[in-house]
Amino acid sequence: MEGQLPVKTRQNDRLSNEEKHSVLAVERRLKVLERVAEDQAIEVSTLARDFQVSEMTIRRDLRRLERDGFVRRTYGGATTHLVRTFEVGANARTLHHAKEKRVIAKRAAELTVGVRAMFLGIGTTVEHFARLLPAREDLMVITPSLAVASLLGTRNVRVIIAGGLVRQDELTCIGASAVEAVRRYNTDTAVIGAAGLSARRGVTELDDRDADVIRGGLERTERIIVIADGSKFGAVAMSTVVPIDQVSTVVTDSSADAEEVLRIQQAGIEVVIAGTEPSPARPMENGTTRLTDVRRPA
Amino acid sequence: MEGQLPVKTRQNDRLSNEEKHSVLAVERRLKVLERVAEDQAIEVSTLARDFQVSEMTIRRDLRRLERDGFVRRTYGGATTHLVRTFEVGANARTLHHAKEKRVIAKRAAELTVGVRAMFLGIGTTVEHFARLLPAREDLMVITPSLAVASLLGTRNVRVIIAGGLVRQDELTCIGASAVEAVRRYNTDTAVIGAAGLSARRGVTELDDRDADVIRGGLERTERIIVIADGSKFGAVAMSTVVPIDQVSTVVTDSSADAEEVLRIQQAGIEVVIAGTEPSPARPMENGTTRLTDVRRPA
DNA sequence: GGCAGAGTTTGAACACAATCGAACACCACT
DNA sequence: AGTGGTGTTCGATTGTGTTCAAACTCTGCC
Repeated sequence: MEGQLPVKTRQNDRLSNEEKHSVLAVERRLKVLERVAEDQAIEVSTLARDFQVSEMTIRRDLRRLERDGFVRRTYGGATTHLVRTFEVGANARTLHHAKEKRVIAKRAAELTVGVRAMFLGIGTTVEHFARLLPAREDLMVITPSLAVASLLGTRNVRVIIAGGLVRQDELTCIGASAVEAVRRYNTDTAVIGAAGLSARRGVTELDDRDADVIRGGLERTERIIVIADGSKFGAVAMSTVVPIDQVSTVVTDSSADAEEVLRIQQAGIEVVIAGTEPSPARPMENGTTRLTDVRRPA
Repeated sequence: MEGQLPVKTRQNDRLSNEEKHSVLAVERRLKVLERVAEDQAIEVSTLARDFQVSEMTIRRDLRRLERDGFVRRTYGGATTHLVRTFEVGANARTLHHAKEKRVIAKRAAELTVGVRAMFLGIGTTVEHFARLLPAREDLMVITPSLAVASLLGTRNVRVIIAGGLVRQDELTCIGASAVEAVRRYNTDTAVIGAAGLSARRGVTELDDRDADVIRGGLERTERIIVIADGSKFGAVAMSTVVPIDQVSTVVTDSSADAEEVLRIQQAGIEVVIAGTEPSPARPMENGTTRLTDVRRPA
């Protein structure tokens, strides 16, 4: 589906530019999102004309973007609550593995109903989580991520942003004052992403300054939920945020490496494979998360 | 970019060039609400004429808005108890006077070349300024605005965001910790916007919590530059940020009320009228036009 | 003050246009 | 054969304009 990487096919680039838009579907969706974010509201007919595709195609694009939480569909067009300032780069990354991340985020959201005070980490997976978080007046969120804060700030959620130096590419708060800020709050649950997740090295991040802040946010929380797609399993990044045994629950998808999952479970950590559990609506064959389900068909 | 909406009027645009309206029903309803909020009371016939739709459509719009509790219906029109600031969101306002704001922001950017440490306020005008600010490694910016921080954070600028509670509509940091954070830094120049700007009441903001933070940011700065389009001149919002005599320079456009400009100048404040041409509509007082001549690096 | 009539506003009902999603067929590429 | 993307057709849904009778406001008159 939309899981593909930004494809590198170059054959259409020569006619790029403002005039002719790329024929690549992924790129068009990105540009559609860009347009919606720019204008805040735009018509299907306009997009169809500008991108030289049928309106049905635009509708399908918008449907996907809406499903992933990027835009809101309106009759005849679409709007978005996204802050305009988040540039395409961030969006492109967010669309990466969007399907898996959305599934994971949704499952994690189910695990946090009723939580009143929450720490949210950084990264696109957490952003997906923030998008799916139902707006609740009585929910309080503390985060070092500008993206997460923006996403939740436009909804009916009380958001506290850490403050401090803003890291350039990721737009996260780092530095001593950020660490100090996140340590001030007591939270029921922390939901964090991870660059790497392994039984040996625990939750790891690429940037040690980010790791410092996240570690601070975990200091006074009761429960740590790690959300990470399967590609993170077994990976180890430079900075350890927390060892695995401090984690309460890991939510991932079925692409996670089964052996690593097993090791984590043997450490006493609950591992939830999103997508395998039947949704309450349709009764599939019962059965809890089973390790055998994890294995990918060879 | 944000200069204009994609207008798609079926019939030819005989519409006012001032306000272009989207065809999207949702957008129109939003703008209707905005209009009602602006002028506390408005007639159905006026709205129908301005939006180029039948009165029946306006009635249906108002009926919906009333059902949702936004407006009260009156015979022949509608009223609202909503205060004007609240809110219709930054979304609708961003495009407002975009052209003027860009011109102002550009001129203000010229005034800040060489500045090393800067405090940036909130609002769409400041966001425009941030967009035009040339990326410099040695520039440090502190701001309570998530939008400004996002804009600059993706560029090569060191950004510090205030931190604290995030205000819902504007995405600005407010509260004690935000005030405390911005007060920690010494800056060469502060560039702030204003909801109102007058010789009598100085720089005023709509939200007192925002005003508190901005005031904190101005505490340790050497120079205060206020950027505000002409519509803000003579206006007074609820909370005073600083009295006029603490302001160093005001940058505005030619639509600013000449008398108010004169009064501000008489208080000893430099007023810069962005845009190369002096106001053709009315010959101003002799002393005022000279100030438009600000040295530009040639 | 009360009242009648003129002019305006309103909402229901109907007709028309735009938009929507589902289903199917076609194409390109594996 | 399979997969994903796209365009087209078509019935259903939604939005809009018009008509018209009822309701309302205003004003002049008693």
